[in-house]
Amino acid sequence: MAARLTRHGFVWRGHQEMNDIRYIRENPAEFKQRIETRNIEVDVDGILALDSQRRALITQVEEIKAERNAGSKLVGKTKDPEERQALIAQMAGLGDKITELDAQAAEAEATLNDILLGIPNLPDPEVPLGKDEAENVPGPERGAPLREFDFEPKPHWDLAEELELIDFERAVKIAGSRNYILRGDLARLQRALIDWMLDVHTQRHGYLEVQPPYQVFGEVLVGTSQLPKFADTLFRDIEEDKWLIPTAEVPVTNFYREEILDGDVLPVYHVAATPCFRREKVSAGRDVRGIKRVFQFMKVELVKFVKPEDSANELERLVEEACYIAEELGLHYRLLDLCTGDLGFGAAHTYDIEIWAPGCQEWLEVSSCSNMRDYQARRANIRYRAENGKPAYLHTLNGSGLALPRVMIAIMENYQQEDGSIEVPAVLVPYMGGRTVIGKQPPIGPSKHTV
RNA sequence: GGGGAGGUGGCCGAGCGGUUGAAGGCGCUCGCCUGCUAAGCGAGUGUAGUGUGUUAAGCACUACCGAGGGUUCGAAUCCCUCCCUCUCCGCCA
Repeated sequence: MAARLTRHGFVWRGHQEMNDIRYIRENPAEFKQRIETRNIEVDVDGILALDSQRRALITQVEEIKAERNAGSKLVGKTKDPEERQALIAQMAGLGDKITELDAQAAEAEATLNDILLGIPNLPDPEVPLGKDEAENVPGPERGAPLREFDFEPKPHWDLAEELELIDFERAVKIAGSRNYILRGDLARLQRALIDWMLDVHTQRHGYLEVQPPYQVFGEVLVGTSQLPKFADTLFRDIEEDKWLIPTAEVPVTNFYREEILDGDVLPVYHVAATPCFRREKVSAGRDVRGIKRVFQFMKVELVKFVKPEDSANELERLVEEACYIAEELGLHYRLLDLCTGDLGFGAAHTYDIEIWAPGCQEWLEVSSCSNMRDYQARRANIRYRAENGKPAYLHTLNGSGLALPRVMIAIMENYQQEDGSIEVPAVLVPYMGGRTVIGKQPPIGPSKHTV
């Protein structure tokens, strides 16, 4: 790939790799400039100093090891007992020195590693520059036209309460705030949505459906970069190193960690519907009403493993695959090209999909589609056999397709009718057993057994 | 959770303190040969790090035989801890 000048004013060499110490070592100024478009400070000089210290230690200890190996080998060949003893004595002192230098090298390595793990991915050159979400770049509005209401559209929490579709009180009673119980036809609507989305992505978009574990080792979260930095947003086991997944991206992306895949299996597409567990500590107090921001929700997630040269195109396709869902549901939505300052930690380029919700009067983020380039692949050590026969990091991408609660919010608010009921979007009718309207649910449950 | 067996290269499978990065076989790659997709012959065939080299090829060294510690001049080989797989028992959806 040819080098080119980017809008950021530095040369882009194709797939240079993030958190690759070699890249930092060889292009320190460029690295600093690129990473700081995220509106963060990185101590590049400190990193370089640590790196050269580490390498000096390695060189030093390896020389001694070579000496010892040669000497020990000689011991085995030496027949004369006296000569033998002399050699052993000669080698005996080296062990301590090696142990000491090894420890120092390991220490330097670990320190460097911690620093590198704490540095986010480099934004792609085409990502708009900006300091925070206010500078994200919205694309044209798409999908169904904005609906004109001849009555005042209600927010979903009012609709849900009136139709008894969500029981917030009892959910809070058993699980605390930011929990909810879906009831009756709304629970079924979620199930229908999941079914339909999975069908679309497997049948129309060529994904393989998977069901991953919902609890994983810490190192898995390091791989996708939720750890070490965002531990406080995750639920975890108090005795073991097991964490509940905040998104299916975590287990699914890590499927092939520590592996070298055959080049010809790529691209690999996986889709998974899973619950997502998030502590949402950072946003305490925000979005407290309704089911927009909750501790647990279902999400259909798309994950791709691709060759580096394909990831930019694959991101565009991924976005369209996610948009297709909003499109078919007849919703009004827009794309947001996230600016450098608002990019997620591991992402090089991200498009958000936002659906308009007329009840709460806001754009709801229902999907975040990201190209992680080789950032996660590097952290999780996911490689493929490149054309030249050598192992190379592949690129990973992920995006929601889509997140369930917010899609349900959008459906409830957009499909509400003046009598208070909710119309079922046409594509979901077959998945709802032919039902076209959602009305009031029984307050406790059906009063009679119907068998 | 308790008892027994075991975890070696892409796969199978030796090795059980020294010249083994690892026999042998299979697979794969390249070459030769054979008048056809079979057989045979020869060579090659892990990953990472450090140094050197033009951020190349190559070369040298270091590390890796489930993971992490230990013993030793020297460990795939001995010791300890943990993990995983198989299996018998218990428990359970």
